Amino acid sequence: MDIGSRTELLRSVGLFRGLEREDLAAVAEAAREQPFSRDETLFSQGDDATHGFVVGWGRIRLDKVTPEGQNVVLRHMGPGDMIGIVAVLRRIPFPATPVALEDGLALSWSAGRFAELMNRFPPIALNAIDVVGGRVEELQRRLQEVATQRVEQRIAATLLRLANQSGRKVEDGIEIPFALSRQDLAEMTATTLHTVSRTLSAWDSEGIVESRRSSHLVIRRPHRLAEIAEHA
Amino acid sequence: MDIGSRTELLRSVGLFRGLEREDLAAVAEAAREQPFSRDETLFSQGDDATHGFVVGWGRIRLDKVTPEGQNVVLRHMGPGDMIGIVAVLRRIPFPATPVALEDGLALSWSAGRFAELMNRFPPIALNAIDVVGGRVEELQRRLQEVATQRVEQRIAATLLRLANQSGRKVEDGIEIPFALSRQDLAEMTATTLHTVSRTLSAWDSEGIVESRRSSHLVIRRPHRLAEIAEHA
DNA sequence: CGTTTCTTTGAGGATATTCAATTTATGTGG
DNA sequence: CCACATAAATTGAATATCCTCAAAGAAACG
Repeated sequence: MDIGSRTELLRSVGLFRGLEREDLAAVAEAAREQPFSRDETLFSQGDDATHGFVVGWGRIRLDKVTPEGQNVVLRHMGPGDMIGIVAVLRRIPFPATPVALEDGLALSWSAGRFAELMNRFPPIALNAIDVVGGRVEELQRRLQEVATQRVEQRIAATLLRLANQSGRKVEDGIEIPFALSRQDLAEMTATTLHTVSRTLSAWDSEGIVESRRSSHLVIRRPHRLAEIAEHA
Repeated sequence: MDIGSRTELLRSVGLFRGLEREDLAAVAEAAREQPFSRDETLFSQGDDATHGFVVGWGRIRLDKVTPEGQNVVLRHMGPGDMIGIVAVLRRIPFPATPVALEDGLALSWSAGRFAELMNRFPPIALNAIDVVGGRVEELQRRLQEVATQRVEQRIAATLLRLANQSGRKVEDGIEIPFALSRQDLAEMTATTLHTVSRTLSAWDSEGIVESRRSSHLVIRRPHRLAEIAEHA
């Protein structure tokens, strides 16, 4: 991948918004390419934060495991999202593990390189605050959700969120274009795979979603799902 | 309050770490003082973020209410904590409401003033990332907690956290030095005041805590509480 | 085509909520 | 300072929600 293509990629990355083309090129040049394949991890929770990443292509799931081994999915990420950069700046170990849901490519910068770039291009720091602020809001919303809503509502809200972030319109609804197991959904909604399975089975019967193991999940009646998410 | 005192105050504020004394004085001079009394709100969720704040003295509880009126306590704040600054920088309405738990004083800066200061003193932006990054971590931890632990464990963990943040050693344990109703604790731990009441009653009988309505809560056996939080 | 992984479904049970009533504190106006 | 009104806390009983345990079925994989 040449510098021109990298620069093009970085143009749509929130973290580098407001940088001139030539500045972006400098940032692009300082990057290292890191391809990844499905089920691979970019790094592991607890590792030293030596590098920060930005996703080029491919989807990634961010996992956080408890000392007892229970997993919670913190968020899903795709092209343009930054990964691990806050840990780099705070000089703390990575607090979570990014797992690739499909093959892809990330760009990375060493901690030192990153510091240089931020120093040279002040907008980066402001953009970083914006991005991290967005994550705070997202987490606050999820916390509120887990604290005040029932499982069915949370599953509905989660599916709608995934659809909003990554959904593709298909003939009979909105498709969530990556593998999504019952276990995954359970870890996103703070419940068990059993409850997710029961819920999706019911929704399948009612024609609200279509969810078989082989194919991607399709939301057939988003409006109904929104109703469930809101009132129950 | 004169500029000297304000400057002194700002010396211990994470957001302004690394600034020279004269820079701090400039920041202090640009601030407006905003006293507040118990139960007052600095602003309300949904308000336009015209000003950012830093707590001088006094404790504040940050609330977020759902459209249905259910409240979730996002965090407690005290001297040196910043409030609403991310919303100011992101140009979005305040996402939560800070309620004073006791009389106190905040310093505030207008959005425009803040932008100036960040421009003039680059360390502020980096510090902000650090602070906001810390909040992300805190929220991730709480999300994990709600997702994987039972109510009793969460209440125990919450009390220990409050003790760590604000606790005072007293003769027979650690005191949490502000009013803390069952309802408050319920909103912090994603449960109901009834369950909190039952739990504290039980702990009181076992001599783990001392919790009467008039006086502040005292943790008498922190170690036991830690056991409950960890294993249950 | 056997093995592994994921999913479904049932039955039983634990945890925590809801509903309801009472007790205890706090605050207020006489 | 007391009597009343208000707010907070306690506790019991009934119930809902969701989890755990268990087993079987279906799909993917080599």
